[in-house]
Amino acid sequence: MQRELKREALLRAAMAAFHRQGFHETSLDEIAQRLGVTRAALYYYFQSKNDLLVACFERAMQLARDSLAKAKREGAHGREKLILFFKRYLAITEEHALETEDRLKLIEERDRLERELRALVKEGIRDGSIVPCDPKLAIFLMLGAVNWVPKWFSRKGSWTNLQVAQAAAEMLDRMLSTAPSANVTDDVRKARVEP
Amino acid sequence: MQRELKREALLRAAMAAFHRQGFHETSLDEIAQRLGVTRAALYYYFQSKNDLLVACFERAMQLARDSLAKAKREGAHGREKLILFFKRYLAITEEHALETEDRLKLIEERDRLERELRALVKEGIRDGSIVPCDPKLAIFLMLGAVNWVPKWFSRKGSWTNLQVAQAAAEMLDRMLSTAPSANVTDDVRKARVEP
Amino acid sequence: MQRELKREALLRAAMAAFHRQGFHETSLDEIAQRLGVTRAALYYYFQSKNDLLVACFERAMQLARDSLAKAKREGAHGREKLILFFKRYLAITEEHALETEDRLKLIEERDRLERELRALVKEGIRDGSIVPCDPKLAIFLMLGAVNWVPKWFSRKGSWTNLQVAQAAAEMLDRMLSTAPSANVTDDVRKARVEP
Amino acid sequence: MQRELKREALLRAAMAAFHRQGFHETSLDEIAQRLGVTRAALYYYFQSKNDLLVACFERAMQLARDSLAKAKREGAHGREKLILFFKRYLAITEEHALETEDRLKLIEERDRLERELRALVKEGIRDGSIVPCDPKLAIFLMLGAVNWVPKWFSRKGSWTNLQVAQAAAEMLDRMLSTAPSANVTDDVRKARVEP
DNA sequence: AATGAATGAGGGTTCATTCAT
DNA sequence: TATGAATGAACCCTCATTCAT
Repeated sequence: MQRELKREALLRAAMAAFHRQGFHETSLDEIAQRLGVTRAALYYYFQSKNDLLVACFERAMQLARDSLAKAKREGAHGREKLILFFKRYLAITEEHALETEDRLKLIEERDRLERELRALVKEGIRDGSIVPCDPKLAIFLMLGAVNWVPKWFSRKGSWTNLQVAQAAAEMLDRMLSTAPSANVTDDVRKARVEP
Repeated sequence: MQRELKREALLRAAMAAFHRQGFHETSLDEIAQRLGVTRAALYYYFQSKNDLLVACFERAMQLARDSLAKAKREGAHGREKLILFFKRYLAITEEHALETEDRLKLIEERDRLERELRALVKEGIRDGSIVPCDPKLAIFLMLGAVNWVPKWFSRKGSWTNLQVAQAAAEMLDRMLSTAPSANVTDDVRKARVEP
Repeated sequence: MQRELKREALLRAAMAAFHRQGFHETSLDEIAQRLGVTRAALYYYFQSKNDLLVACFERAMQLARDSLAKAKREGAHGREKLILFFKRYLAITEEHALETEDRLKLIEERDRLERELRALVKEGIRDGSIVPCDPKLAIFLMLGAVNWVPKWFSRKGSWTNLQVAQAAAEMLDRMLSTAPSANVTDDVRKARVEP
Repeated sequence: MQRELKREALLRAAMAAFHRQGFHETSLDEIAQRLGVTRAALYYYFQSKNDLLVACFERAMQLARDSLAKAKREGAHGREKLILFFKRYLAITEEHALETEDRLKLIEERDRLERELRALVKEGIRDGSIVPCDPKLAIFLMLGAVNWVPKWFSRKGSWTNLQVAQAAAEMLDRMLSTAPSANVTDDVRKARVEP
């Protein structure tokens, strides 16, 4: 059980580092030093740097799947489900540099996730909650936006992660919504009398 | 002048490679081989790999500034100017991995650009074309989305770059627009970018 | 006594592995796993990998000495004694990679064995059973031939170890024998080794 | 042309080192230092340590083939051809540790050589110059003996390589010969009156 | 008697960089 | 203007070894 804890800590450190700097830019030394151990100690928990990346990716996927499941349960309509998902989704890994064998499995998994997300967009378009658009592009834009944000709001900002997530979700919501956005737009529309 | 031409070719090759694979994943050998010269020849044109990256970044910034200037001249209101800019912006560089000295200069420059973009958001909010929101976050989201897209639509897709740009612009526009969805799209559609 | 048994098993596993793959190519992990224990457990029985090698070598030497003693008792003349020895000799160890201190002791021991073998050659030359030749070279050739054989007849061949030993002994015998080929073989064939 | 010379020197140093210590026991540092260069410099001439080994093996094979061709031209009968070959053959490489792809090619080549040698044994048996025996075993014994010798007569001994080769060839010859060996046996047979 | 966990040294490899030519 | 040759630092990884438990 001691071991699982350390492995977990290592995994978290690796996810953070890979996310911050990218896979190739992160040396095992960095990760090891952050945990106060030697580079070689990592090999007690992971067989290679690549395996570590795979584990990070799998963890991220698992978190994403969980978020998605919960969002699908709690959202009222397509758009809401989608936005709920994005509000939870924050972990990212680098899908670069995976060795071909692992790469295929992970790409497959990632594609499955994207397919589900696109399905939500279609559902939203059908039920009238989402504006007509290309689902693939919509998802890419949102993923890009979401993946990008933490690079800027890492710790320096005065915002909490929750505040960032909330505000970002509102904007992405507006990007898709057919309704005048509930939160802020209403007030605004009134303020905007003549063009 | 012969030299300028070669240097220009080198810069373009580097931008393409860095953009495609990232800075650390691109070896000077790759760039050199694509130009049919030796690795060592590059040092006749650039003092280091890092200098090459700096040059790439400066070039990207210059392209961005030009796009911005044109967009400001041609857009009718804040939102339109912004969207026009994004429709032109496509070059990306890696802001990672810069050595500290250069890094500061470039970060400063990038910040100046972002400040201007944020100013446009504020202008849009004032003139009623953009929904009230946090300008910083809005810009990050849009940059993220825009920076992410080319990773997916590289070559496989059947869309042209222009089509992608058009569709993406519409969605980002909707994210900010105070106008009802339908109209918005029309506004943007008129503000075409020549190929 | 439990301990001795385990130590013996370990030694045997090490001899087999070193013999099969060489000293440097065999990791302690391999040996440990074959015995179903941890790498660290080996250190309860041997102080170091090098000590393990020394023990292997000593065991091989002991086996060789026993073979030699028996051969000297049972052989009728010099050549026969020699050939009898070779028919028994099969264990090999790596004399490489010994640390200097141990190396000297082992080389000394190996030299003693070789001296005795050379003495047998001289005896054979004197008693007329062995053709005049350089004893040192003769022994090296025979050792080389014998050490080499198991690399080829490992498991694939249809021959049993005994058959190989028999046939090889005949040929080596002929290399030294003063008698016409036909007779020689008969002499040796009678001097059987029990399985 | 300068390059070919250096590459040749490197190859020779590698052959010597691999032959002396084995492949795994030889570090690239050792080879590099013997040539007065850095480890990294080797990669200018060979793509990997494994490639270096492959080159060594190919060179050894080429030398063996040349020796064989000459021996077949010059020898009068099967046995003589064979013995002539062994008198020339001295270069050895480690066939261990080749990566599977290269390994197959080289094993194939080595097998071809062995097949030819075995054919000579058969020819000798047919023409009556070689005593009836298993050709495969005979070749293995001779290869083993020959491969082993240089480990002992490296430089310390007072014998020249030529003297060693001459004496070893005589002994191996006797191992196969149907005739009372010309060189020494004749005198011997006379000396040996009563058993 | 044996294990889990960690270490440190060393090895192969890549790559930006330099310099004489 | 460009190349051939070489370097040194950094990286990933393996493995014998240690030590508390």
